[in-house]
Amino acid sequence: MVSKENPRPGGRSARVQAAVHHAVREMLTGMDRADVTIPLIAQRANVTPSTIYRRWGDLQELLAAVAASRLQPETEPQRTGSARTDLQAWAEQYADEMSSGAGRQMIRDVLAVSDTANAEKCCSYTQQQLRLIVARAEEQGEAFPTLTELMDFVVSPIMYRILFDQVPSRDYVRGLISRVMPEGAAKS
Amino acid sequence: MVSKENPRPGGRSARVQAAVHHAVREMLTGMDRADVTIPLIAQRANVTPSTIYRRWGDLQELLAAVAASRLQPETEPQRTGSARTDLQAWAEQYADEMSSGAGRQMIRDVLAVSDTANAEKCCSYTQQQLRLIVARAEEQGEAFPTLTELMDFVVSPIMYRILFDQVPSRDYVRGLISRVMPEGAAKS
DNA sequence: TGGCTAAAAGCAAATAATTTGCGTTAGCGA
DNA sequence: TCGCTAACGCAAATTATTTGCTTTTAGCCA
Repeated sequence: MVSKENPRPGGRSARVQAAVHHAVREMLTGMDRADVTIPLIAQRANVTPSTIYRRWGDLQELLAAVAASRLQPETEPQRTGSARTDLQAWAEQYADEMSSGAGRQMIRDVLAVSDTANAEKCCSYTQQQLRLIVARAEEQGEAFPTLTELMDFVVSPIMYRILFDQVPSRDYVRGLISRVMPEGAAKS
Repeated sequence: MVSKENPRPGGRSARVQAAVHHAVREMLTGMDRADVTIPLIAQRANVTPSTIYRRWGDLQELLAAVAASRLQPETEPQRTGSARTDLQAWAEQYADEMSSGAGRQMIRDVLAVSDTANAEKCCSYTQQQLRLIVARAEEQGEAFPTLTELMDFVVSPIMYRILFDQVPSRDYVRGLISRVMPEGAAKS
């Protein structure tokens, strides 16, 4: 299956998408967000505005698509010796990236549109990363929370704070992890 | 202090705000969201579009303001006999309301704008409700989680799932509550 | 009470964004 | 190589947004 978001590579459609995404990323870093308009993006990407309108619908949906693709992790979680410390390092980085101005904005962009596909994509990216850490723990016979527990009690509180409240501190993230680790390992 | 969002009651400014909010609420329940435009809202509210543009900026900000005001709870959490069951009833209702199409949309509207004031308002509404339940538990000497624990391990996971994943089921919400209750009372 | 003032609303012209119909092109499969 | 179709370009028509200026209104003080 070749979806609109992942066109056959090399084709014209793919080139247009790449040019538009690239133009958006450039413009988001370097000018006031309110000045980013579809006609401007089109100009930078060397396409006509109507191409963008027909393909993405409106600015929000385009921004959501770009944000989702930027939220995809490029590397797997760093190895630090134990699954526990892997988790801690991963969570701290996750919180940092998502709390930054750019990160918050990308999340908001993803959530702003009514199409839930992009948001679900982000969620599954996170789960993929965590699954890797869980698998490492299993390999080494390390007692570890389940994926669901990690999503509910580490990822969710971090994300809630970023979206609705104050950005989470490093200590806060550590506290969440201590809370969710199996009893025997509850102390850092 | 009389802010733009809470003008002196009875004045012209307040009448305009009420008319516009009312028009928005009406239009959101009864027509396709994509057809809700500022010129149309202005017409229904009997004001000129420029009034809305000057006061709210754009459609997203207006929708965010309306959504935040609709997310304010009207009543305090129902009394069901114990703080534990109060919490359960409250959480189930919260999850239901927020998972509904209208609820999800209101949350998205609130999060879509870069001004975080509305999102923080929603968070504080939730905290106010939970504080009442925590206070009831204290009055009766019932062992109970702290407000922070409730926000982190009940509210956050529910909200994360609504925004990024599948809507939470009733059993899921009950599970969260069991997990967060003090050990002695962990069994329902 | 009766003006005075500043904030907010109305109006309309100018600008900018969005939609749409139609012709063109590039890439894919036969 | 030769269509065929999906996607793009172009431009006109529509619609939304901005803006300068005028008018109204509520609050305030003499």
